[in-house]
Amino acid sequence: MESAGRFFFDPSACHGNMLFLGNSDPVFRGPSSMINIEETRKRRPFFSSPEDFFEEEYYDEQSPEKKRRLTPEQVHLLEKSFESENKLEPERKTQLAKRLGLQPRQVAVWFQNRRARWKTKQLERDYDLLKSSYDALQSNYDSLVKEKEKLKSEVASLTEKLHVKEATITSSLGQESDPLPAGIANDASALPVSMKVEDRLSSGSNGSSVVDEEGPHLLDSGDSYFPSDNYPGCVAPLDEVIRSEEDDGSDDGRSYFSDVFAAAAEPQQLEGGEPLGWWVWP
DNA sequence: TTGTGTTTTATTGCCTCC
DNA sequence: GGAGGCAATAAAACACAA
Repeated sequence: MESAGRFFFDPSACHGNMLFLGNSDPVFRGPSSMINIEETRKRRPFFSSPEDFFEEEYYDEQSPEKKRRLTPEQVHLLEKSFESENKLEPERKTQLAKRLGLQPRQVAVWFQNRRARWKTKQLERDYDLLKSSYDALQSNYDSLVKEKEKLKSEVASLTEKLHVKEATITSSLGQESDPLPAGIANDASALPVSMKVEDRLSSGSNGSSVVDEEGPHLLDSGDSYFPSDNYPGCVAPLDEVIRSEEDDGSDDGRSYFSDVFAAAAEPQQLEGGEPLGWWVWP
């Protein structure tokens, strides 16, 4: 390992660059107090003009124990070299050191520190990437939860309406079972049941006449209004109706539901295979 | 001017590979 | 076992606000 030995000031090195002596060793360490005010006053900003760094006087005046920053030119060349290859083979290290007027050890150290900085930056980039991905998923999840709540309340509202309607129809059917007064038995327009049935089964101007024709068949059960033969599923609770529509995919709203569920399935898969289950019908 | 935070240079010790 | 890489750390150099 190169670090086994400490580096001392090498006067032959270009611009008097030197390596700081081991700071853990009190024998070699130059106490900070040795840097007097005059030296501090002469200290230059990190990015002074490049020419300044090549003034012999500047380097000659530095105490040997001072840690020296590399010049912008040296850093630039090192950066370029790092860009092309972030690992340093011995030959390249020697060449760079000669070219920069640095100790090979300094070049190696610079690369090592540069790799560490690059790794830190890379971790930050990865973190940002993951975070934005997570935020997007979270937002998607939230909107799906809202959508689910909206649909739930819609279902509840429709179910209630259905129950009210069923109650009305049931009571109407109960009245119809009473003997009709003579004279109006053949008057179809006077039958409230027919009117209600038509109201119910025709959802618009294009009302069906089937119910009128098949009127008597509707009275097969006091529990269910719909003839189970011709309208399978209509007697089932609404949630079952919706489920059956999902199953056979015959509903017009299929694409809507499939979109919703396809979207809902995404976070499920992205949660490490753990089923979320929040979209499951109650 | 000074205190404080950040960046850069360098060392140390441990680990892996040949 | 030596060479080189990496993580942790020290400390100088630097930036900047109060």
